Amino acid sequence: MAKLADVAALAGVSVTTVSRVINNYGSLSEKTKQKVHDAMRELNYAPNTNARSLQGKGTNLVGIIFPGVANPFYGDIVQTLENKLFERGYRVILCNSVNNADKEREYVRMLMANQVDGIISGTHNMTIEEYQRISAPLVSFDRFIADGIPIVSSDNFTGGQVATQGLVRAGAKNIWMFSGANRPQSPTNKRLSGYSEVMQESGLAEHVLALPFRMDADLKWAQIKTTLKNARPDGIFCSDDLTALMVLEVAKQLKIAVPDDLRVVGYDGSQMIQNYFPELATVTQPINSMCALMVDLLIKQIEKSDDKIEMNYELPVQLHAGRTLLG
Amino acid sequence: MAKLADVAALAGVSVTTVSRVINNYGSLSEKTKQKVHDAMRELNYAPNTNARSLQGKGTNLVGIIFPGVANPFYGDIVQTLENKLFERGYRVILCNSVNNADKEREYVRMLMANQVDGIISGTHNMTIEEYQRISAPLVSFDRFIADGIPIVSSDNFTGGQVATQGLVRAGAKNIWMFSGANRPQSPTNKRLSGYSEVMQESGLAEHVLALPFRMDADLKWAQIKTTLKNARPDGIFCSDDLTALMVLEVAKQLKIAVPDDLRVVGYDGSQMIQNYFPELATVTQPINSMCALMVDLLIKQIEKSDDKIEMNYELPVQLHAGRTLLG
DNA sequence: AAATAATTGTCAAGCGTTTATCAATTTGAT
DNA sequence: ATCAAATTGATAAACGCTTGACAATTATTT
Repeated sequence: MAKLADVAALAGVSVTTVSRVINNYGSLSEKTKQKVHDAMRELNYAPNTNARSLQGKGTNLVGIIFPGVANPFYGDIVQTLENKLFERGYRVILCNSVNNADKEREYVRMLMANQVDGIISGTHNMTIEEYQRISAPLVSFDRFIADGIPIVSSDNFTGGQVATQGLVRAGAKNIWMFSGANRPQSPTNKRLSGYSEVMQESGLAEHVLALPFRMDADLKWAQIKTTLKNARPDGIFCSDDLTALMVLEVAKQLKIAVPDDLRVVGYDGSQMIQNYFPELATVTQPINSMCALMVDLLIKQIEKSDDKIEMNYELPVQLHAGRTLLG
Repeated sequence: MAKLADVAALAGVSVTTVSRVINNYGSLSEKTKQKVHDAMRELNYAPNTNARSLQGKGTNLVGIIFPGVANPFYGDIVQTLENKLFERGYRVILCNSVNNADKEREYVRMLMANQVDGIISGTHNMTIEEYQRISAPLVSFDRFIADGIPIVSSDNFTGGQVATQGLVRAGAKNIWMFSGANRPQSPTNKRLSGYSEVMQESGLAEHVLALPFRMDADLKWAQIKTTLKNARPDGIFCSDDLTALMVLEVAKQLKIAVPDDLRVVGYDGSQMIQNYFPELATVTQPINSMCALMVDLLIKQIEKSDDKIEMNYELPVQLHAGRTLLG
């Protein structure tokens, strides 16, 4: 790679001058600016980020920690975050935590060692103290991480409500919730609360089947099958779309008619689901807005903006009433 | 962040000594090694990667350029690559090229500026000359990029053959291929060749509908619908699984019975599809092996191993004969 | 106790860039 | 032509770490 001195030599100016045009300080004539820019272009020069970082300039790197990008919902989020960060001049170091605390710890260490300017985290496997010790700006997706770290999420409680209300209004009585793992700070808990509230108001009995995020797919399939066969629910609210799709598949296998005998509502509404399964009723999270907000909050912190930052943003959800709910 | 000098102070040794234990050279007693390690742990120290990189040590960073991670197939690949690289001590800078040449160019610049140790690329939007000018080790997924750059792919031609053969054997006569964009170096071309060959051998007429990767989903839906209605195919080979799923959805809407009146075979076989749509017949690519190989080839180059590297690896595919093909 | 080997320290240069300081040169205005 | 202002250059220190050279200190052996 070409270095500063090479550019200076080619442009016939001093390194100081080149540095001045790059960092835009001191006084410079248009002519030399032009010469330097030409030289940079000709050499395809880009300043060594590592050297700049040593000088106290930022790295323009942001770490993104999510359970895993193979899941289309997280994939959608990560891609959207990456796009928005790219537009604002930041690059992304990808961390697939797989919900593994040690791996996450190692990631955070590494991100610090690489002097990232900030971190966006969609997991929460470490202790609060560990998060607090992180010096870089931080934004959390969907979960409480530690005091002072802003959280961006969709309105999970309302989401749980509208999904359940949809099922109730459609006439379902034996309504189950297939929830993710009910770990303490998990967003599914609020969805569950929304479900519970509506069920109680409607005088219906609650039934919950917990299907942890990382559960083996075959086991998950088996549990769903058993539940459909034995409990014969006529409405199911799944806390994510993939589970909802699996329910539909199992129902098809069992020849249970959807939506006549069983109505299904999912949660997430990633682009892929909307594109390829428009018939699936689901609670769509505003992925684009959430990502824009996360990026915004992070950059505000990085650039030490004076704008006041709230600690909790709950963005509104929408019920997409597909065929699996209303036919 | 703690720095070298802090560790040295805490351990009560010189910075040279600390550097010696980190980089493992010179002679050291067990006792001081221990002291230093303790101090590093206590301070949660990690050497500043940027400073090390300036010294000529690698960054342990690898750039991964793929069209976008919201697509579950690429998501699966990126996640698998990331996992394997993590195991080998490398971290990932994520680049969603969105098949945009300018963006890809900018990414490459940035990756060079960040001194990445290597790049794995699943796109090919720049010119051959531009790729050749990249000094970092490179591995390509599924496409020819430039001479001297190893390619890892699945056996696309055979994949096209077995999918088509499956449809022929199942008794389909009016067999269509729904292909991705037929850009020059695209992997779908070989799948198409495999399709063509089998169709010709079987004395059947070929029909191809091109549905570019980035086509708007509604438009894609419309085109599929029109084709199903007008041409009434009884067998469709889709060059990716998502398209196959959309075909199934459209067929359902049109009340076309699968597999009785229409048999469908996809391509890719990502984990998500296998888990959530086991009934979809598809040609599964060996994602895990491909990723392992890519990582291996990249690291061999980075570490200047003497092992000879081939330029073209075509890994075997498997026909997963799900219900949409055989019932 | 002396000789040798092993361990640790001190010092300095260097990686590519930034930035401050001061000096030199060019430009523009009168 | 003169003077101030604008532009450019030369130099050096700093960022955190690595590494070589060499000196100083310990430990081990005889």
